[in-house]
Amino acid sequence: MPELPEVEVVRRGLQRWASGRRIAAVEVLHPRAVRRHVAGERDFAARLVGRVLGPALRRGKYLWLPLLDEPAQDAVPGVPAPSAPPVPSAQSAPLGRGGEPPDVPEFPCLVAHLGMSGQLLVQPPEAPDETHLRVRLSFDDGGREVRFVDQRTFGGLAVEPGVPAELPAGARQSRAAGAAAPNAAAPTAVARTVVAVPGTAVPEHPARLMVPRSVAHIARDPMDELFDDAAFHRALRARRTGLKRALLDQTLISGVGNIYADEALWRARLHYERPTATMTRPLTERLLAAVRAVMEAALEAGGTSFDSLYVNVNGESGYFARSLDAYGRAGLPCGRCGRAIVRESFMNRSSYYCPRCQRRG
DNA sequence: CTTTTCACCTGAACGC
DNA sequence: TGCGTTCAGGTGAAAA
Repeated sequence: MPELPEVEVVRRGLQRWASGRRIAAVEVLHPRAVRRHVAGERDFAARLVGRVLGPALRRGKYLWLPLLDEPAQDAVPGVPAPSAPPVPSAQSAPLGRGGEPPDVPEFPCLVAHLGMSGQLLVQPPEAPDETHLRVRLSFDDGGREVRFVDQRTFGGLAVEPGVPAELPAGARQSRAAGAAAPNAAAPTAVARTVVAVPGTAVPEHPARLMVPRSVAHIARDPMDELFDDAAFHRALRARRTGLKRALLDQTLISGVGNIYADEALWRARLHYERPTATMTRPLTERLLAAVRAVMEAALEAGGTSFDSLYVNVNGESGYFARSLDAYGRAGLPCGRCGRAIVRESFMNRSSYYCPRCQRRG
């Protein structure tokens, strides 16, 4: 299943191949794939046709592309629509209430979640339909289509309004303290760039300050440069639960799934059921460093997945045989100490850990 | 409000 | 061989 690094690979592929193109037609082949678009599949298609896809953005495992330009029926006849909405000026933008994020233009967004088995493929129009093809986006340039393929249909697409992204208190405060103009040099949310791939970076765009409504409650992911380590630590301490439950809690930290949680805990030598209230700041930093190391290693390798269902945005198999240290290794020796890795049932899932290296503390 | 549980889905793997 | 059962996983609604 796609983990955060794979989703980032997909994001880069969309940035490279889909961003900036105008949608000409939308075909929904399976209504369940757009079930999160509450207004229905016809409305889903209507809100996309004629719009231009903006930058490809990501938080955790959610992907979205702001929709630029007005719908065709709203465009002024004879006047070509601008390629991007105007950026609001600091003078004309109404000031938000105290502590509110700076005013930013609103964009509807095409939101995607790959779920367990979703793929976003960029395919020539003449390519035969995939077995589990759910949604097809075609473009007015007649070029490659974007296809959403999903076997288990846990994932899906939707069009949703964007809402201003909440900024970490520190970022907001520091900006507000020294900034005369509220909109001046607003901090932007960008994925930490691990490997620079030309043409795939998140470009400067006002829509970068937005998140789709259904993503607003999701915490920033550990690869986000605005992820607040100190706030995460405080939230951990306030919880009355185990470490792995907290890692899987999307409101604390996003983008960490069952597999990478086990891998990160193994790296950090922490027990998955260690009470979060016993965490110290150095331990939290060790844990976050481990999460990031696991994700960065996967990203550098082009996205890892050992599930053949995963195919990257270009339609090529993006997975490689990454050697996992803990997950799926029940009975096999720990790479550090040689003790057999143990599997335990947990939250209707499996947890793998080394009983020698990973003590409860 | 916080924390836990369950449903969603389908194909691979397994058991009889 | 064939058929039934179990498992996997992220997410969010529902329950506790």
